[in-house]
Amino acid sequence: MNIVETIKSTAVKAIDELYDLKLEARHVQVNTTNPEFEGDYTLVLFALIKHLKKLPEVLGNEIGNHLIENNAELFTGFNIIKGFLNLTVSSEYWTAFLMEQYSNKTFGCKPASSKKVMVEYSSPNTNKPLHLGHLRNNFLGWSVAEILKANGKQVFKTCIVNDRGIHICKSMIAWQIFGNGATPKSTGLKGDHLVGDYYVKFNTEYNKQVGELVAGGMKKEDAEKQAPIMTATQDMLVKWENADNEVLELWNKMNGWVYEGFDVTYKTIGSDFDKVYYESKTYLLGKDLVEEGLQKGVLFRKEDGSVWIDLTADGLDEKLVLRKDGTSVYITQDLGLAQQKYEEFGADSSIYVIGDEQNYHMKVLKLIMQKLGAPYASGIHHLSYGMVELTTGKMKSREGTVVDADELVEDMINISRQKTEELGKVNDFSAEELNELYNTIGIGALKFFLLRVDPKKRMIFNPEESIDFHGFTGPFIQYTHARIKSILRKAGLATNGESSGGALFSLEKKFIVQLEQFTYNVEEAGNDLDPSKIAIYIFNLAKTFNSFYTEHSIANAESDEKKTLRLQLAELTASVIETGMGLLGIKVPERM
RNA sequence: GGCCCCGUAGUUCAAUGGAUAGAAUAGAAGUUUCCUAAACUUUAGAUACAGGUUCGAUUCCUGUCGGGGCUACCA
Repeated sequence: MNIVETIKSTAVKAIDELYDLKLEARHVQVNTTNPEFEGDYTLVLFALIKHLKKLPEVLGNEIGNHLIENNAELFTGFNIIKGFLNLTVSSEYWTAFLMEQYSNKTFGCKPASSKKVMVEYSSPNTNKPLHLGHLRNNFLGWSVAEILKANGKQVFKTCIVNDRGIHICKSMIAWQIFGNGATPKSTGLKGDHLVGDYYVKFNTEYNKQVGELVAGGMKKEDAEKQAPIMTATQDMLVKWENADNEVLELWNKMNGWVYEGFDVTYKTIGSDFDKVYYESKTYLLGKDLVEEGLQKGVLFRKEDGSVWIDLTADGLDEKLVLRKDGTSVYITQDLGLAQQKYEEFGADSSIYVIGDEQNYHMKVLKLIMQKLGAPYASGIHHLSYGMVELTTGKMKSREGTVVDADELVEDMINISRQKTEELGKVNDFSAEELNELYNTIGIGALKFFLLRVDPKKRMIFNPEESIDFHGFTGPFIQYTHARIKSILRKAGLATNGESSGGALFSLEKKFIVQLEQFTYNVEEAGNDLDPSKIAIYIFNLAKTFNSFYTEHSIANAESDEKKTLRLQLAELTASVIETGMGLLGIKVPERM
């Protein structure tokens, strides 16, 4: 049991014994004590004051004294300020905690349970390369999966590739017209970039054609429909759906190039999946669910034959689920895919990592599933993250105003190389070791930057200023880890020896208390699906270590007991940093 | 028009309804014969506005102003 739970349960017991009042632990409020006051944890008394009609001072003294009398090994003091009962936890408790956990490499993680969670993330289109927004999605999805594993869940990672549709045909048409048979090999371009270039090319040509038609006197809406390159694209989509050999061949070829490119990117950024779904294989799913919905009276058919769901009672509109010609729309296949995923994996909950622009869509998806009575409906959870914006505004693939993922990653690695060379601390590394280090630092900086912010919030990316290697960054934490490892190499690992010689210094105490809190942070990050909780915690822990390091010597401590204690602190800190950063998908180097 | 989200130091981000609103960066001033200075210490600087709820509001409610998203027989 961790210290907060312990305090809550002893407080519940004390209140029962003193006032014959039965409370549940979750109704007792325990906070960390504000640093300006004496104490470690604080019992907030306001609710009790009201209920028992006692003065804060009286109530606080009664509870405080009772706690100390009955738990002398746990509490060594208390003070009352307003309605706050500040409790000091004994040094013995903290040194015992450290002794027990310092070499526990999985400290903070829970044992595996049978709860299954599915995490769907990444989900790229095969008409363009990945950009900064995809990176946020990929890092979030991967990290959330790891955090859930640390909370004892069984996790399946999936990805649905949008490999068909009008937007895919756009790249194909443009390549047919302008490509002259260009291939990744002939151009030296990465496959996804080559295809993406033709997607941009399509749009410039399309805009040009629309402009010409409008100049010729046509209305804009008509011009947008009649532009030759657009009608050619629509023809191609029809051919694709009719399994035209030539079109399928081109489609396979160009998608193949994209996948080769994606593989490289995914490998570099560390994304992986247990199962990949392709929209070309799932886009016809869901029609049987629509039929089922009609029979159950959840859905209704209009005179023209189209099928709808009425969500006005839920504050939304009527929503189309099947066209009048009987073909699927976007949400139809999502319904079908949800069903298929459940049949294949039987997950207790299913997390969709998708941008907040799809909040409405996901709300509708879940509502329809609930109305259909699907057993997995309540487990559908949209991890809605905010867009990454540039200082110049939104990124638009069509206009080519995106921060390309591959370029950004390469830039980050180059910066870390340059910085590392300037400092010259690892000149004895081999070429392979150096490359690995540059990758670790560069990608670590990028991942940390995108994960340190609450996923729900929009964030702004400024290429000149946003990424730094100082302060609240990945490299700062990696550096702290390398420093600790350096100490442990020189001073030897911690031992089980006597560590409780003398009182704890305030910084030592603060340090242990903070380490103990890793558990809550992993739990909270799992409950909230929020990696930023971990990022912030690990950063603060690293800061504490660096302050400690400046203030107190570890290898040359005042006594053997102190040295043992501090080596234990250092060892546990290093492993908490490694575990915590691992939950973010970030490696930590031994030296840097 | 309808629905949803967001306004916190110059900038980028924190704060289960709790104590004097925290960090980082940029600014100012310092620290290295001593375990890695990618570090540490000190300093200055913010809740858009107006009401309400209560022991207590950045947080909850209402309104105003400002920003964004969704509202396709596209995906």
